[in-house]
Amino acid sequence: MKVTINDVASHAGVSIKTVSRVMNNEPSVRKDTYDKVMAAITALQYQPNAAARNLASNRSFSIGYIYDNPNAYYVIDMQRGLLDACRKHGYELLIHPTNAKSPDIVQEVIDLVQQSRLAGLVLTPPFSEMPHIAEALEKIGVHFVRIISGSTPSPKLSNCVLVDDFTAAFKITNHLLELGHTDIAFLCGDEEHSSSGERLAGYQAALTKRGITPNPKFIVPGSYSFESGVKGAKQLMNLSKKPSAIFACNDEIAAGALFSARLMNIAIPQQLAIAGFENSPFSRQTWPPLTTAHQPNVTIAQQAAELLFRHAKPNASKMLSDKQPVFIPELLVRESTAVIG
Amino acid sequence: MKVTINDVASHAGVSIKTVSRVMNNEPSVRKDTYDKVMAAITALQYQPNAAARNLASNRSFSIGYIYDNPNAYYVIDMQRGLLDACRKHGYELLIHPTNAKSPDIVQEVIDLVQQSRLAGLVLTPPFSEMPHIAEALEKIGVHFVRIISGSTPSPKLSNCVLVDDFTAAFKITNHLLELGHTDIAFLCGDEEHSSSGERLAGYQAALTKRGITPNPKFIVPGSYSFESGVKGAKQLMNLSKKPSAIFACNDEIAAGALFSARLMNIAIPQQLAIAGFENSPFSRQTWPPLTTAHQPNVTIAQQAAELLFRHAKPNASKMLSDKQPVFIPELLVRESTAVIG
DNA sequence: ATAGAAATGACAGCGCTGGTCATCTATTAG
DNA sequence: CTAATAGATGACCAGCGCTGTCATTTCTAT
Repeated sequence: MKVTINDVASHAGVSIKTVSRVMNNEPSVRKDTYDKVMAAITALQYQPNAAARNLASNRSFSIGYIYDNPNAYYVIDMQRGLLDACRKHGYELLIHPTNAKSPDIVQEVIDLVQQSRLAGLVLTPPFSEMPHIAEALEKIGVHFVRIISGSTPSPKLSNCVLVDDFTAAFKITNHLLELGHTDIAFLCGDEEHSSSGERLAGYQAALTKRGITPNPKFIVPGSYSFESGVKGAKQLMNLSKKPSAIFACNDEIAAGALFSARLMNIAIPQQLAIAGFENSPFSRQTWPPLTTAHQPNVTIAQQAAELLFRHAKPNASKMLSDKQPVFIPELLVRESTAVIG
Repeated sequence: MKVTINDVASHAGVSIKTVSRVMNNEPSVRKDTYDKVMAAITALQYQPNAAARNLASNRSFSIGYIYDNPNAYYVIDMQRGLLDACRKHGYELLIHPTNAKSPDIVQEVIDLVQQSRLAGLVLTPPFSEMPHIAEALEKIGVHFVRIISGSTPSPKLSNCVLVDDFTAAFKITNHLLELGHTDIAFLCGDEEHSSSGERLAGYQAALTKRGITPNPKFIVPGSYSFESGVKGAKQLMNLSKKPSAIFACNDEIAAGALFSARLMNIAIPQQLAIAGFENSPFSRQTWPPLTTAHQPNVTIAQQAAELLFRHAKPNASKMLSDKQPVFIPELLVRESTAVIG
């Protein structure tokens, strides 16, 4: 029924201490001893008692994922990736959706870490971009990895996984330019999310490179929501000089813009091209389907967790392969964008 | 830094065992002793060490949520509700997305329970409807709660939270009938999900009650996916006798049907009414927004977890209020359905 | 005053790790 | 081929922070 480390030890013909050494990847275990122990572990289907390990070693085998993101698809993908990595390394994942704007969010995060005695934490926007969160976590000495918008690895960002929104936004804008559009508008996401700023910068850079000065009236502030897209598109299409294309900061905004266009009887893509960002499932389910940029969120999450484990594991290979992953979302052309008509 | 039960004991002037009694809601603690201990706990901000508790008591303070559902919104809502209840009761939630069709799914579930030493499990469709899963869980003596489709509580379903899909589907169909539709088609979800069957039954019952014999050609098998809706609607609109309304088994299918109608230049709701089910966020983001039925998933999940804790907690009030919750999704009328034109 | 119940405490031990040595086994230099 | 050295392993113990068991104390009702 219940297999303990003692059973493994006697089955393998070694001491319980040696089994412990194997379990914890300690050095000074000969190859064949290691194999013997592993065989016994497999044969008996030994599963170490996490509670006992935690208690004795005063470390823990669970990491936390803190998020506040209205995008369910994004969250689910992140969870998937984190879980994959956790299973591989024998860790557990504790999810913690919460409100980033809560006044005592820092305390809440600290409580979570201490209450659950987490080995580490993974942060996505907006948490990954809140300096006081990072400071607090550093102060209590907890490992954490941030997934943030950025293109250039640097030592300061050693615990970050970068997503190059700038370059991806540049590519999308370029795609619109190549279709012949010159009056391209941009619907921003939340200002707090640096991804919005990065995407805007990529958009502006692409225009500038083409010798087009970005028109301030074409840049509409907003948030990462359907409603924001509805409002933004309406505002744009009421301008005396209307854009011929809209680049929305994410698919949800783009879907809102599409909705708005429908209300105003504007044909997509004939009268107006619309592009999104993220490749969330419903970008395929709008009519017409959205041109967008695909972010490999599951893989991003996996890498983030791997990075965390590298930092957090005592006996693992610390130094090597500590290169920072940078992901560039890929352009995905669908029917919502077309040659200017 | 680290407050242990010893600190609380000496601060309160009682033995460590008494503190333990208070922590575990054991009887035989006098009121004033209890208060003293509670005061000490608060003063010192004591947080019990879960690992030590697990180890000593051989029980655990985490429950698992096993799911295989492509609907991210549903999953996120369920997680929310479960987490709410977990926080309230001091439990942790381990999520476990997996593939319900995997051949050794039963073993996988058992492994999960034993590996993580779970106190209990929450199952949603399709897992909640797989008899061999329930059997296996009963055999290893683990508590679990199922969220299933149904309308009548019964002792056999004592560990279930019921969602009355039948009645909700009846209401939606009735809504279409009241708008004057008589040729109403039904797009099914996956056969494995009993919700699909229940909704179909509700649809048929409503028709029958109105004296309409359900037309077999109007009942299209399918699955809970956008693509299925696309295909189903296409098939229906190619019939010589077309329906004037489509009731899709969920919003995603309905969105697919909408998409299909758009492709065929069919105006919604003027030429064809479409209704969905679930009230997922994108049912508001289609054009036109979908008439649907709202399922209070967060609350459902909370209730499920509460039910689980009632069963799993040793010293809690076991018998009382063991009534089974039944939820009836509410009709939500939006622009995708209208009087027959 | 005394039985009986209720409240409390003393103590062992959950399964594992970390530390300290002592012992044993390979490898290498001489 | 042996001695010296480093590496591998085991024996042993304490203890992580808590709970279960059972003995003891304190209360309550007669």
